[in-house]
Amino acid sequence: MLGALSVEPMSGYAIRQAITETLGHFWSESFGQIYPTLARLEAEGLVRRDAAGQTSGSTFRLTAAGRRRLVHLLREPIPAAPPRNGTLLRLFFGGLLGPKECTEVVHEVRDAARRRLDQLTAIHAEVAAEARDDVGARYRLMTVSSGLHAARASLAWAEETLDALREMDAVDR
Amino acid sequence: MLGALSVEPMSGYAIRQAITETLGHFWSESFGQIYPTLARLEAEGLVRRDAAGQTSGSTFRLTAAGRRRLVHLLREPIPAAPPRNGTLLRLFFGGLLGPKECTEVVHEVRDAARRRLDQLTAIHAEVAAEARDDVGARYRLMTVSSGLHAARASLAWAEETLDALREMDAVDR
DNA sequence: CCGAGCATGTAACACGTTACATGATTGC
DNA sequence: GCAATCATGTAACGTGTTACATGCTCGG
Repeated sequence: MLGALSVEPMSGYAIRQAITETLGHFWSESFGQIYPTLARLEAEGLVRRDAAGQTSGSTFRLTAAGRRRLVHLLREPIPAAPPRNGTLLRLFFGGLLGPKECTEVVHEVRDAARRRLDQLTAIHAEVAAEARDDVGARYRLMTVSSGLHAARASLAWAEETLDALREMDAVDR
Repeated sequence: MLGALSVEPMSGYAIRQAITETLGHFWSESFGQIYPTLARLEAEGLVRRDAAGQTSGSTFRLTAAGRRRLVHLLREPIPAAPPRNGTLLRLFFGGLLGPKECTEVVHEVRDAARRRLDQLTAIHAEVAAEARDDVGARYRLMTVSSGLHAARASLAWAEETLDALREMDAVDR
């Protein structure tokens, strides 16, 4: 949230939008998280609320202390969440389902990877164009590239695995 | 947990071990989760507890209903956790840190990817050998392969990104 | 006998989501 | 005027982790 506000001042609602739209590939926050946090950040003096005169809603902007805090937070590692990949868990016990049903599972992975690849390829082109003038865009480009690498890996794995499943199915009968 | 018990009957402690050791690359469970769940599964008649005579601890085994339930659970998709990649988040706002500090961050990603690649390569060889006789091992191999693809992608991205950061650092000065 | 590992369990806590409630604004 | 969207907030709920408490067992 501090990061979002470092780009430009905005409402809590807009922060949520910015996060889902721009960071959606690797981060997420819900309203139930955003508003209480915003209140806390205000109390800590890290953001300031411009209570709008007549229009509804308020605009939050980063204070100097907020910016310092953001930089400080970016310096230290963010603890990784424990791994949880439902697809792999299902596949691990695939012997209980058989090749047919596993094929469906991997099929969905492949399709999702393809969609993601298309999306990210488009975004990559956009951000790459921005990156010529805007230094910040070069860093954003790295995160897009990470998604691209991951999507390509996912796609390659899915295709390899579908081949293996086809072979197992052929031997079965 | 039902999956672990489908391989062979074991204690709650051993379930935890099996999960961290064997599924560690894509799944995790803590004791605080395991024991209450085990009690619930017992109440639902999905597992049976062989209260050992003199030795401490008990052995849990899957009942017929438990096996049916496992197959049923494997059939339906496991909801994906919302994405949270701390490294990418930090890099996205990399402009606030500069190329030097970002290099450290990506460096760690690269090293972690290399270690993982080595680990998984060894495991892959092992499981591939088992897969000749054991059909179940073929499914397990797929999950290892997924990890390999992901690790290679992570490594390739890290190296590409380190190059980009080197260039940005060179231009900076 | 003692330390390491096996084994079970609970309580407190943190985190995050979903759903709900409420109202303003804007474009058609 | 009405629907969609902007906007803020809270309460309930579920989930999962950490830390703690407790005791057994086995090898050296």
